[in-house]
Amino acid sequence: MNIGEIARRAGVSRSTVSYALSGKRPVSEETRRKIQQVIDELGYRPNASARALANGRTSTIGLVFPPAGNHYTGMQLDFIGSVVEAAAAYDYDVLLSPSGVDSDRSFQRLLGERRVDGAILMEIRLEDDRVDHLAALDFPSVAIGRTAHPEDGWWVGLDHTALAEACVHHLADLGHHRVAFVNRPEQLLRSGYESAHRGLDGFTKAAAERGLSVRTYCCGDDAASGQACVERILRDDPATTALVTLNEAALGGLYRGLARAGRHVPRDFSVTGIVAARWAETVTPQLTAADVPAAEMGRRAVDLLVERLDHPDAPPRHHLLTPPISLRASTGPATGDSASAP
Amino acid sequence: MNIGEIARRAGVSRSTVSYALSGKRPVSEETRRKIQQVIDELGYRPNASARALANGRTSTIGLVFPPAGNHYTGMQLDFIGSVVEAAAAYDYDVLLSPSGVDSDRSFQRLLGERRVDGAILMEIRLEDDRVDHLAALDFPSVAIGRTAHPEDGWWVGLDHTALAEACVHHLADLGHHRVAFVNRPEQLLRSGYESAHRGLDGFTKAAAERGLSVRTYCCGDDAASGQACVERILRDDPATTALVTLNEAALGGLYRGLARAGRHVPRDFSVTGIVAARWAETVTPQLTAADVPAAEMGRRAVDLLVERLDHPDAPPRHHLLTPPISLRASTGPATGDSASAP
DNA sequence: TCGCTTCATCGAACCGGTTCGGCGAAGCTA
DNA sequence: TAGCTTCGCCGAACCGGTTCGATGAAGCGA
Repeated sequence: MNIGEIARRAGVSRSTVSYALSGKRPVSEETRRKIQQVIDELGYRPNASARALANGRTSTIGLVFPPAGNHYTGMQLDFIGSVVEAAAAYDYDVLLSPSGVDSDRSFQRLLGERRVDGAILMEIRLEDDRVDHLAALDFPSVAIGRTAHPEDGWWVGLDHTALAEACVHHLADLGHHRVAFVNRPEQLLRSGYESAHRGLDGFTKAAAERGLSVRTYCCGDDAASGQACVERILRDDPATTALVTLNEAALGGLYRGLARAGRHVPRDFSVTGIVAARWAETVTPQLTAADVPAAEMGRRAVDLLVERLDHPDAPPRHHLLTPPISLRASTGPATGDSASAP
Repeated sequence: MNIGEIARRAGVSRSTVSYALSGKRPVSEETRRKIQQVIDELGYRPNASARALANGRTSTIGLVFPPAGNHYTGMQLDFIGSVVEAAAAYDYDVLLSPSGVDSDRSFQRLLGERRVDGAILMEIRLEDDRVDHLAALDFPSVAIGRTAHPEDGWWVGLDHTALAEACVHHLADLGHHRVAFVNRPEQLLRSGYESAHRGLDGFTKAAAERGLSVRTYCCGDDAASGQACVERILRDDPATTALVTLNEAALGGLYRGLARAGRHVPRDFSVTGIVAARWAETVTPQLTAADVPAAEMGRRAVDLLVERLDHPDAPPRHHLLTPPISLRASTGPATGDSASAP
């Protein structure tokens, strides 16, 4: 069931079979038909390892995502799904690598052992040793997210700063003065996660511009943490009338906390943030939010990576996305009494 | 940067380097140290394709999951994450394959081109050509889910029948008489998805035993469909007081539909079903449900697959899980007036 | 001191493809 | 008909590992 066997049965040499399959040299119509017939009979498919060894390409791309220690969020699933699908369209397989840092085993397997032709990195940090490492090696890769120095890189990112600003302006326009920000877990913020940092920056900056009174919080990636976080927010400043979040997984808990505290959304309290549409639509009232276009980002990352693989000398490219805020039902005007509370 | 280069610099032959690395033949302590030193200096790692070609094992397992056409649910993410993690512990990589049927391209790549040593299948159907195909080929694989004829297979499954029965009994014990069942989309049911079928069977059987009046529905995997489904349920039989679902993605929509209809959960209406804990805790009130132990199932699937790979002649094994129902806050006694309504 | 075992290492073949240079037959021109 | 090109195919080398049989040196007993 290897190429030699096909050659024998078709009465030709191995190289002829190879050329008939790849089309890299002309083969007579008759020979080609004979070979194809044998192949169809035996259901032959060329061995991927042998092919990879011979031509140096594995037709596989690595998808580096964080280990499960940090809970997965729905967004990550959408990334994975769209990457796999887009890659399949280009005839690439996707190898999953649970990796936090460039020195860990999984990362070394991908690169050192040449299991993949290129890589897509998720969960980027502002200072990311994986990105730096790959850049130093000139290894074809694309980041989903951008570091603090994205100039010469290949990446597709979301403008979390602008989106958070847009959320703040939206709330300020509605008359809210006391607003809280619910971020991802503190551990992620401390380790420099891009979205957590840029989102926080945008929030802080816009809030200052609009003269809002704000508090910022970190919150675990689960419903219980979200509920606890709202309790803290209302204890710290009961006059708070709105919050902005980019913590998808805590969203349900945030809503629950508000309900428990007797705050009706959006009458007494407005909620908005940066959340994939699928999840924004799951809660009631549906969340007014900047929709994270996860599927599009995954697709674009693959497009960029394939371009880079096909043209090793192409100049770096990137996409910075700024989706609009989808007005749903979770924000409303600040009520007079809350807005004027101490 | 290949084994020959290492051998040259260490002043030994290629085979000696290979044996020093694999330990399959003794190598003197001194030579081993010298080789190791050269390897460390150069950061050498053996090429995975070459190794796979030589010894016939890729150290990769395939994870076959359905294409994104069907929306992904949170459960699938948990499967993927736990499979990747468990595989890493055994030094296996995971190759993702979006595949619906055994004849499609992606599936052929995995098997025909020998990209993987074994495979884990998700989203099993009662009559599943992929499972049959792999069994016929005696290809090492483990299914997450079980077909209609699971006798001689390797699989880890959830006893959806028993879980759905437990849900019904729970509701019946609380005095509910008119209960709806919210299934996965009709397309999935028609194509024979295991969970949809067995869940429905268990529901129907237990409902008959307890003499309940029931209706069953299919529902799209998203919030809007869930909401629409509840509207239909209440239109078809306004006296309905409870529902059982195994449609995780529709859950938020089901709650919204009930709220819109003025039914308070759990006072006026009870909701329960088969849902991963993480999602059951996201909604308010938190869902009383049989928690799908997705992470454990993924881990066990890998354990079984590795066992099968290590012992090609081992007899088939499987795990059928029946997690208990976690009592949370979404079910309560049927209220008198509803229960006695026409 | 000779023959036998043990130990460490080497060389060659092999895994299953791809690719390059060459070669014979057919076709064309002069 | 000799000489040249074109076409189609073949053989051999190569990719980078693993593995088997062989070999030489050291160690041992008689």
